[in-house]
Parts: sequence; C-alpha cells; structure tokens
Amino acid sequence: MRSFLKMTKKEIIIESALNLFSTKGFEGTSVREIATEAAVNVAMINYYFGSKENLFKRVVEYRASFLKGIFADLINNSSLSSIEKIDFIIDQTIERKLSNAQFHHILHRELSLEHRPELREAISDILLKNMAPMKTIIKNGIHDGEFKQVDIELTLTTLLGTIHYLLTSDIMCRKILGKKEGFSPFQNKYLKKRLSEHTKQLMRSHLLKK
Amino acid sequence: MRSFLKMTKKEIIIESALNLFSTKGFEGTSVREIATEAAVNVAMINYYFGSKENLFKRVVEYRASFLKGIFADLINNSSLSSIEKIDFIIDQTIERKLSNAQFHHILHRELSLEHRPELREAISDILLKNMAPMKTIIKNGIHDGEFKQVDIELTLTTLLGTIHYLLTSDIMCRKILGKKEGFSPFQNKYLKKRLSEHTKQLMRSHLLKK
DNA sequence: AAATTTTAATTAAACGTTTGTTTAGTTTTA
DNA sequence: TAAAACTAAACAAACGTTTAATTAAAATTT
Repeated sequence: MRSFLKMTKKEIIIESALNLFSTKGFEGTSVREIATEAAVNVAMINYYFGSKENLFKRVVEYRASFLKGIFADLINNSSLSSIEKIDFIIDQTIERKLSNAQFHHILHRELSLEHRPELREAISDILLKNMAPMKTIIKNGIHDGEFKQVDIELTLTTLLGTIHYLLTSDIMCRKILGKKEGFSPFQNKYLKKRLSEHTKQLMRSHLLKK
Repeated sequence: MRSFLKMTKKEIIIESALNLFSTKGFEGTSVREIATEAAVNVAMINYYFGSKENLFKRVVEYRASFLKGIFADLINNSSLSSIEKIDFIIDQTIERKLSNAQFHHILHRELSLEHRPELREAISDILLKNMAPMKTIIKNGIHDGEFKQVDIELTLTTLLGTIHYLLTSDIMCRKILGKKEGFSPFQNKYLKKRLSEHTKQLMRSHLLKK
C-alpha cells in the first residue's frame, strides 16, 4: 500500500484512480476498486466527484497541471545555442515521461479511443501546448542558420515518438533492449542515459548543418 | 453498414469486433454491441468463441497473420544498398500502419494495460518479430561500413515511434500538422508522402557516414 | 431419390454478477 | 445546531454467459 500522508480524501481518491485507470483502463476499473484502493466508502466518490467520468476528468486535470509552462522561458535564453536547447528538451522530456509513465499511458490510450470526444480534445490540447515552445525553438534554429530546413512538426513527432514508443510498456521496452525479465525499465538510470544519448545524437545529425 | 460479402459468420463477428474494440476498447465494447454490428444473435458469440476474451484473442490472431514474414526476403536482396532497404522498410511500414491503424491501436492499447498478461506477451512477440529483419538490415549496414555505429534498437524505436506517434489519433495528427477539422489523415496521400520524406531524410542523416 | 437420422446453426429467454449511482440515516466537524 | 463528511444498504440497468428449444443442413440408410 502506498502512503497517503498529508492528503485530503479527495486527493487520495484521485491518486488511487490515476493508479488504477493507468493500469486497467477507464472501463476496466470499477468505482468499488477505486474506493477500496483509497480506503473510502464507495459513495464518497459520487459525493465528491458526481460521477466516475467526472472523476476521470479531474484525474487528467490534476496531473496535467504538472506539465504546464515548461520550456516557455527556455526560448528566450540567449546563453544557449538552439541545439543545446534541444538537448535540454530531450532530457526533460525523458525525465518527465519516465516519472509519469502511467499518466502518459492514460492520455494516449484515451486519445486512441473514440469515446468522450471533449476529453480527447482536452488531452490533445495539453500535448500540443507542450509542443508549442519546442516548435519555436526549432523554428528559431532554422532562422538563425544553425539548423537545416527540416519538417518542424514531424521532427517533434520523431523526438516525442522515440521516447514514447519505448515507454509504451515495460514488456516491450525489455524486449526491444533485449533485457531479462527482472529488468524494470522505468526506474532505470542506464535506460535514461542510453535513450538520452541516442536521441541527442539523432537530433544533432538531423538538425545541424555540416 | 459495411458489406459482409462472402464472409462466414465467424469472420463477420471477428471483423465487427475488431471495428468496435479498436474504437471503444475491449471493456468498452459489449458482446451485445458486437452481435448487433454483426447482425447475429448474442449467443452466437459464445457459441463460436466460448467467451468475449477468447474472441479478442482471435481478433488479434486473425489480423496478426497480415504482418507475418514481411521484410524477411529483403535482407538477402543484394541489388539494394542498406539505405535503400531502409527506404523500403519506411514506406512499407507507413503503408501498413496507415491501412491497419485501428488494429495497431488495439495492439498498443492492450500493451499499455496490465490486464491479460499472456496477450501482452503475444502482442509484444508479434511486434518484435516484425523488428527482427529490420535489425539485421541495420546491423549489416554497419558491418559493411555503409552506416555509422548507431544504437540499433533505439534507431528502430525512432523509426517506428515516429510513424506510430503521428497515428495515435486522427485528432492529434490533425493538430500536429495544423489541419482543419475536415482533414481525415488516415486516407491522405499528402500525409503519407510528407511522413515518408521526413523519415527517410531523418534516417539518412542518422545512419549514413558523411 | 426419398426417407430418416444426426449433427450443426440459430434463437429467445433467463441466469447470476457486477456495474455506477442514489437513498436515507448516522457521525463528525465547525 | 447547522453543515459537512461519511456509511450501509438498496437501486435499476447492463454485463457476459448459459440454457433449452427450434430450425437448417449434412450424412446415412432405405
């Protein structure tokens, strides 16, 4: 059992729901399971959130706030070259995706479904807002002559796609890297370093002029 | 309604299930929905497949056979350089992922869940078998001195991740590419070409020695 | 070729569970 | 003492599955 120290019951429910939704999916998780995990009465969930679907939205909102405003001040940092900014973005993205792997699973799973269109809209907006500053950095790099004239949107897709694809599941990650069953990828320093080095090298040869 | 010409009822059920599972998820789809879509009695599903979960496995098996044995003979084709083989793989992968987008959603969604471990095992094996010949091609390219000494597994991750990430959802695809709501990405020739050119260019600068 | 038997396909109805949600009452807090 | 937090129990609806009966097709025997 996790420790729910210094948390309101509402937060405990959200954290429990996040945990279950990410491993079992929305429809695969019952409110009774959430209640048990959070050690509260079933009725409390509807008392606090009105409905299961509403709880789901609050889970997304709750965690989405973690992602806000990153990279925004990186754009105007004149002491870094564009490729150094890309390096920074790569490490930040790996760090963030690794430590919130579960949450990212929820987002992308929901995106690939055709239920709850407003939620899909909200999720894609979250992800897109995150891409906006990256886009500007590449654009500036091109404008300054540091970068080649690449396809900006698809370059971002490559950056995020590489990291995301590896983290789709622990099982795939293990198999891609040829690791044994004991290997748990998501808390692994070696994995972080290897992924970081590959992605940086990739972006350098893709972006930098010769 | 789709036309189920020249299909056995079993196949009709599988196709209907594939369609619904991919848009609403496994738990989000009821057997009654599947029965309605396939225009058969509810009991027929358990009659033919035993259970809903079994039907799901059969859906995966059914479509997985489409993916078998591709690229296997590409390895020994001596009339193509390694980078030309990569080009071929890129176009094939785009084509295949685009025309089976729904099915790929099912696979990756199931992978990101922690339900049904045997199925996750089976799916990751399917995906991995697909990567094996690609791996060999890159390995050979390196050995022949045509390619740099890159991280082979992560290079594949990049190749597949780029394509996969763009196709996570039509809504994300539209937003990444800055298209209006009418734009339907998955049957779009322009998208194919743009994605193909970007990925090829990316792989060339990543793999080829200068 | 017709009649008969056997097997397979199909159906409507019901099964017991589980689902998300609500109610009505109780305890706790302010 | 009024509002908020919390509980056990019950709610109807939906779930996957099974049953028992019927129709259609295939195989076998006359």
